[in-house]
Formats: sequence, structure tokens, C-alpha cells
Amino acid sequence: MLRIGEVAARSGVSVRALRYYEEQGLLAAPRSPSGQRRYPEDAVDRVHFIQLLYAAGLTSKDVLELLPCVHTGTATPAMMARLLEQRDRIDGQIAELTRARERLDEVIRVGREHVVADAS
Amino acid sequence: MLRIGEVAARSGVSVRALRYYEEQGLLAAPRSPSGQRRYPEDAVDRVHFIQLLYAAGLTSKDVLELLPCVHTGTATPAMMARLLEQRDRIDGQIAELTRARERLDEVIRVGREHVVADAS
DNA sequence: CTTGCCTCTGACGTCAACGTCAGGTCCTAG
DNA sequence: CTAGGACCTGACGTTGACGTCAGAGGCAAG
Repeated sequence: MLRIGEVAARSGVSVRALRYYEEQGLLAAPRSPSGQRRYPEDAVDRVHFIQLLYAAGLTSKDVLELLPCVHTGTATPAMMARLLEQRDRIDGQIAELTRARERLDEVIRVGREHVVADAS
Repeated sequence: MLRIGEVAARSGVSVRALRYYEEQGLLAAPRSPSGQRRYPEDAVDRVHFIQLLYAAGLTSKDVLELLPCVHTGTATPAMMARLLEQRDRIDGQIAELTRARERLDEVIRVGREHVVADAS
């Protein structure tokens, strides 16, 4: 059983973030007799997964809706719909990022041919 | 010369957003004698570009630093560095999104085999 | 026993990109 | 010339994922 600081260090997020995750219902935190949080070992992996979904643009509410399905391996039709919806949204986001990347590349190519001195 | 509402309608952003862009120095807005904003036709394209960069995770400050280079076609070494930095950041973001997408796909595949009834 | 670090619970602060509201001006169709 | 939509400038409100601070308790070492 890990203490909160240990989980934070291993997963690369802040202690505050872990308490926030618990508050949002994303990460259960069993307590020691004195009331301190004691996390199972796999909490670190769960945190990584949560972070991945955050980075993909999901909100805490979105994550909360998908987590049961993720951890149990079963899904209701409504959950499946949400999963597909999120996947499509991510696909769209990747497409948008790709377009932005191409535009930036274009600017970079043109810029290389017209480099001027710094304005200091 | 377009009025602000017209630009908003054509570019798909709000009037408030356009005023915000001006406030941030991202989009110049010449004024009519009575003080109303009159935009040149290409303002719509500029707004689209700004939106694209926002969607790619850049802040107003980031956009402000890159815009001169974009519109003049010339870049200082410092600007080139920022351009490359942003491009790399976007690449990283695409990679992260791709990982998230793969994980979600995995969940979807497993979920398909274990669909249960709705709870309620 | 005490020092010092970790942890606890509130609860207010932050930051970005706007939303929204108030009170006043502009302008164009009828 | 007037009604009503579009526009103006402040200025406060919003949202999400935490940061940060205050005050108090827990815990292993010496």
C-alpha cells in the first residue's frame, strides 16, 4: 500500500491532483486507521491512464463515465456510444492538429528562405 | 470592408472573440469615422488561422509571437526557433492523442464482447 | 520526547478564452 | 423621424484542473 506522496512521485502528478481525482470519483483511496490515503500498487497505472485521457481532451466527467467500462471490461450500450463518440472526437482532433502542423511547416519552409536579423 | 458581425458570421467565431483578438494584438481592426471596426476581406482567413493555432494548443501569446512571421514571410532566428518548438510540441501532442486513441480502441474491442444491459 | 517530514481538511487563488450584462451610440429601412 | 437591430466600451462571470496557504494531526528516527 502506497502513501499519496509515493504515488505522486511514481506517476509524475502532484499530491493535489491525486486528491482532486478522488474528489471527482476517478481514483478510490482507501484510508489507514488514522485517515491517511493508502493506494494499491496499480493506482500508478490508473493515474497514467487518467492523464492520457486528460491529454486527449476529456473532462473529469467524461473520464468518470468511461472508467467503469475500462476497469470491468464490460460496457452498456450507452457506454459504447460514449466510447465511440470520444474516439471520433480524438480522430477529429488529430486531423486538426495535423492541419496545423502542415501550415506551420509551410511557414517554416518559407521562413527559412527569408531569415532576417533579430530585432534585439 | 466588413463589419464585425459579418466577420463573425463568415468565420464562425463570436463577436466577443474578435474583440478579444484585437485586444490581444492578433487582429488589427481599423475604425470607421464613427469608431466602428471595419475589417478587410482577408480578416476571415486570419481568424481561421488563429483558430487553427488555438486548436493546436497555442496561447494568444504564442500566436502573437508567430503571426508577424506568418504574414510577412520572413523570420528572425528567434522566431524560427519558436516555430520549430511549436511544431515539435504539436508532433508530441499528436503522438499522445494517437496513444489515447489506441487505448480507447482497445477498450472498445474488449467492450464489444461484453455488452451488458443498461443500468436503469 | 521532540524534531522534522508527510499527511489531513477546508478554502481561496489562478489562468485563458471568451460569455454576458449594462448603458449608451450608430445606422438604415420604412 | 423613429423603431430596432448592430455596434461601442467597460467590467464582472464562467469553467476546469489544479496551485497554494493555513492550521492541525500522524509517524519514524534519534
